[in-house]
Amino acid sequence: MKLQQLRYICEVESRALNITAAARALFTSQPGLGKQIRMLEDELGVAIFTRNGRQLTGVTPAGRAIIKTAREVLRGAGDIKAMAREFGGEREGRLSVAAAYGEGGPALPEAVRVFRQCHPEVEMRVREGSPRQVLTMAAEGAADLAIATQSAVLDSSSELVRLPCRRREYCILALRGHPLLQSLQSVGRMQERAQDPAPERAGEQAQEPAEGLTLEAIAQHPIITYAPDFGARAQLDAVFAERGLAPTVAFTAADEAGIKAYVRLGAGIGIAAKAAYDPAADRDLARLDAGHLFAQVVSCVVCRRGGFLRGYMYDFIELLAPHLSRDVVEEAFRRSSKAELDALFAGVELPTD
Amino acid sequence: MKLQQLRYICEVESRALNITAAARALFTSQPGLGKQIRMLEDELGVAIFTRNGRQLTGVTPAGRAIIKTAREVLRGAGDIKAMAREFGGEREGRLSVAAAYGEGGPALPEAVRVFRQCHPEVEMRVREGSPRQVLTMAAEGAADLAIATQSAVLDSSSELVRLPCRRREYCILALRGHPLLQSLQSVGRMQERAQDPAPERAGEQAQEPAEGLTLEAIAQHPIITYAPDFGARAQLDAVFAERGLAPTVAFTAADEAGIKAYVRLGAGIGIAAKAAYDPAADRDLARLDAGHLFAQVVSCVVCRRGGFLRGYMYDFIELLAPHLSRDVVEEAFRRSSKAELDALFAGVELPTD
DNA sequence: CCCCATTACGTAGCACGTAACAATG
DNA sequence: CATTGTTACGTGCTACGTAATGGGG
Repeated sequence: MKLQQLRYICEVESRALNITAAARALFTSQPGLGKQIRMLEDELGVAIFTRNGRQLTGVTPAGRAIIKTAREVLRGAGDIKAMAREFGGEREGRLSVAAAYGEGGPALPEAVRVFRQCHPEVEMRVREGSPRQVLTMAAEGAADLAIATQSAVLDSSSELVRLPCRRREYCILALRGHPLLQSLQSVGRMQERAQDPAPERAGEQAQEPAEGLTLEAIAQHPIITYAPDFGARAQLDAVFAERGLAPTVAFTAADEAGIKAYVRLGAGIGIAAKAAYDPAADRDLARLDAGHLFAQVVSCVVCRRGGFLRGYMYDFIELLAPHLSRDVVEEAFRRSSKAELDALFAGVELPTD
Repeated sequence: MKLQQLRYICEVESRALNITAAARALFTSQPGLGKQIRMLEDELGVAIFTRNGRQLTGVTPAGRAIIKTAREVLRGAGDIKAMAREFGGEREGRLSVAAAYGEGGPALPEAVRVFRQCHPEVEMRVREGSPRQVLTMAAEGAADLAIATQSAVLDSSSELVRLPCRRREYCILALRGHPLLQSLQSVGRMQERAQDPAPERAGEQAQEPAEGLTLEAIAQHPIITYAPDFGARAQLDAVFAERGLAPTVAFTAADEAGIKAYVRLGAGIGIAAKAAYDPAADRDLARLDAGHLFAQVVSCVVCRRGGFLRGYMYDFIELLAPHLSRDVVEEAFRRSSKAELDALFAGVELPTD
């Protein structure tokens, strides 16, 4: 058994049992790859793939177990290489982040920006996907870190560690003059605030909760918010459902820019992360703080317990959330149970988007 | 990087940095082994071992991390081979059990006996060691299963799963006519029972607790019990210490036979597992049930979470403790936190030795 | 002076690539 | 007929064993 053979079977399984595609991805030849797979099966004395003639049609039960373990083995081999580079003082490396749709929020691009300045030698890669996909990528080593909501389900993966990272609050976005705004007294104050000379700080703090705002009032208007496979979306739906409300979701978008665009078309009111609102650029819109209506969503950095992290990976995590220093993250890895982990972060104030 | 290179560095580290010894153990030549190590270090670009001239003198920090991960990788590779054999329907295999001194009790030899009948093709191996050693062996894959007390400390090894296996109760062994016996009324009844025609059943059940027996009374006599590095011994000491007693431990032995031998010499009274007493063979001795004095010791089967177990390994565990069926063990692997695990075994009555 | 590790060197094996062939839709 | 996997074959690398050499305690 050789490490490359394991890599071959994993890649073939990843590529829908297409040997040709796997060979291309691994920069090698089909004959060699096919032969090595057969040799591995021969050595192990068990079929990994089922075949119909020459075509691969599926994975045997043995193959499933073997491929799963093979991924762990390859992950370990990768860790060893990473360790060598780290201890060897190399600055180069790769950082692969898998973020659930929209979960990164504004903090992710900002962290990437700063990171690329500090670590220009590190080849960065950010991939988005469904919560399930990104967690799988983290678990299998396809990504070094995942970013997902705290509520995202981990199937059978006690090997993943979730580090509470950022807190997100929601707001309502409406075109100025929208009927919803006129029913609230706080509108006048909002308009003054929107022209504050320090836009960033205004965007972060100047908005006071629109206390008169209710779920019922919101549900009377068509809603524009995130697409259904966003982690945040599920939570928003749940909040309405809990109150017996079934608002009309008129449009959905993949990010805040899309939501704002639909709001500007007059298609309805937007529900988006609080940070989506830029007082300078979004003067035509009004923002109503809805933090009191929608529970805070906590996004988490997720990585494999026991996986090796390069030094710059710790740096990146700390850029995302200052409280996640290297020491804190390493301590979190040591805590085995969820309860212990929760205790570690019990008193921590998360940065808010 | 090749799997064999990883095996080489692990073996060298295991053999006190002696390349020659490692080469012998791996049935290969020193030059080849030494060269492969240097080639691996060269490829990784980092020193794994420190050298003084040609002699290996230590392991670098990078080497420590690498060797640790290399062991995981090799373990995974071994799991793959085991999976292949299992799914291929092979009956042959190996079963390596590491038992803490004395921890197996009488159940372990009995389980081995039955197991060898059911699975004559499986090459069995039992090694004893200190609790710490056997847990390390289980964690590193040197043993498939470990048997240790529940209280044995696992250092940084959340990757080990402990399955409560058997309960052990203690008794006092004394030569008939010993002063300790004469101070208790129950002596007369005991002597009758000892001549029961069904020795096994008598040994299991016929003994009633000697209620007049106290720790103070025991501590007045020289004690013969297990050697200090036994898990059980520490617990016995603790019980006396708690009551402010410091009995004289006159002799220690590695097993029940040794303890009984010293008792027969009149060296003192023995403290041993209840099952040590064989009514047929030990007529010259009296057994006083001390279950009410010494807390029950629970022994556990320990294995690596996520490690692959051959079918016959499940069989062996079930022989040790009938309640640990394959389903129960697999369910236990799925439970990540200690609390969940405890819940699984909350209502289970453990078999008693 | 023994033990241990490295260097030198020859060989066998094997992983891989190219090219031709077979099967499947 | 295009796509995909297997067979055939040659080559270059390399892992390994044997033998000889160099340092330490």
